[in-house]
Amino acid sequence: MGTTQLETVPEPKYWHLKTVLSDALDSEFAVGEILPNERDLAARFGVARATLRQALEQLELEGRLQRRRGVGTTVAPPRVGVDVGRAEHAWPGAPGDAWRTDDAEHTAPPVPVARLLDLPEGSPVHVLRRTRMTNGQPVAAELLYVPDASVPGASSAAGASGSSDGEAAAGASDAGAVLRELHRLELEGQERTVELGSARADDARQLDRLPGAPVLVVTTRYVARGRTAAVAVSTYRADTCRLTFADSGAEPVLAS
Amino acid sequence: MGTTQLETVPEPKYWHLKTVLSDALDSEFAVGEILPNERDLAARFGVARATLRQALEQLELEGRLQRRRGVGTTVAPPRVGVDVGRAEHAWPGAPGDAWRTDDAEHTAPPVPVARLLDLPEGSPVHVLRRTRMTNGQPVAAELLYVPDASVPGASSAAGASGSSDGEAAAGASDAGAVLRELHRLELEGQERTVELGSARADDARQLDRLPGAPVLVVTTRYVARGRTAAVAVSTYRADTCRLTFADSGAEPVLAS
DNA sequence: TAGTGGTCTAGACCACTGA
DNA sequence: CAGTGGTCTAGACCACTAG
Repeated sequence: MGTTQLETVPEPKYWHLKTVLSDALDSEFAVGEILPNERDLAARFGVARATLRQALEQLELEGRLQRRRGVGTTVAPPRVGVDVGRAEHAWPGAPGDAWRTDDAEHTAPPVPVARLLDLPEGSPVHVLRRTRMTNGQPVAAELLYVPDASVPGASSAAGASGSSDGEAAAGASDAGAVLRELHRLELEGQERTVELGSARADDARQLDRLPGAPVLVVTTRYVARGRTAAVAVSTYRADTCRLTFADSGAEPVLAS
Repeated sequence: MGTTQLETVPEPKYWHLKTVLSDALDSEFAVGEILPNERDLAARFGVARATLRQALEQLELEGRLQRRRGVGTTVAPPRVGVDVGRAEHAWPGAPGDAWRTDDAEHTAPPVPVARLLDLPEGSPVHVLRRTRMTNGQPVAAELLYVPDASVPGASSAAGASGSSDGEAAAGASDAGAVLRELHRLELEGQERTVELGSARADDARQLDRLPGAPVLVVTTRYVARGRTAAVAVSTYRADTCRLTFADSGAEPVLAS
């Protein structure tokens, strides 16, 4: 008797369904084309809608499908390659970077970030919210944490839950000051991690997705003067993005 | 009237549930501790099991929980940081790398890989299956594709679906020859991408997970003599892994 | 064998989109 | 407004693990 057993277990329906659909997408559908609705598809395959949805969810996770409430399910374009690991030690906000600053405040960062910055919990820092756009679509949301010590020239008055309106404008101008001050430091190195997460409510809004959508969380630690000068937590849409890390000595080919 | 509207929409039950559970995990549970079973938990929160499972799935996706069929749900340890972006241009299989070669064969790669290697579809290449272990647990499965042109000294006879048994042993020895030959080339650069995927059946077995489990797929292109000398497709368990990309000039801090 | 998580069903209602 | 995907229910059975 063979030892491998070669799948005595029955393949789950949703798994088989996913394979069938995946093949159909390759052969019979064009990018952007809309699929039949979930109730019809379920009936066509003779399964409950929940089972069909399990297959669709997997395909969406793999970036093959795009589903929008009230609209329908469409065939997704190939994932776009977004360059992480910016060219040769560049500060965020340096000319030519792909990010747009939305607003800024001066509050206490989450505990893990405070630890990375080597600050006691509760210490306020500059927090810049930024967005990365590609082809007119938002692909990433970022929170950039800059301790006061890294940007002594930037006033820390803005965003202190002021009395009147116009915080957005005040925050934006403050953001410019923070970035300018940051660029005066010499960037010695950076360290990155990538992990899977699910979008918080605010990030989801920013990324035009539902809360809980799968995201790739990139944490960057910027090092200057031997210390951690800033920390960025970037949240990329996992369904549409392929992160690329270019290395010197190789002109990019994988970048979409 | 406030313009922000501040969540008129009712928060979905599973989302609220996830928040409650997440807080409970932080405050009332220790790593490794087992939670009550799903039926009890659902009853305790007054929701259907499917709804509870939606919350648990999210928490598992975020690496907070670990669920095993027939056993139960336990509190997961923090994700382990695994170093990708091996120190300064090292070939796979170089002394000190964290991978173990399982077997090797000589077959045609999938179409996207063939394109990366600039080979016509169907051309056979050396395919090495490797596993990366951390703390005795498999964290990644890899398929390393090496075209014959990169390793002229390695015979391409092994794995040709030979007549008798013992392919594993023959494949393993062949793998050694392929890696040795590869190391004779001067590595000029490498390029990487990271994206979200779901585990294929074989990878899932290798990673001790169920098929479809979320994984981080790292594609590495090795460049030598101005051409793509090899391509590696590495599949990391997304629930347990945090990929770290160390950069020169910064001693690692994020690496767990 | 008892208990766990994994799969599946057939409904229902809701939130959102666009005509 | 009709039609879509998103949420939720209350069951059922199965595959797996461990005592």
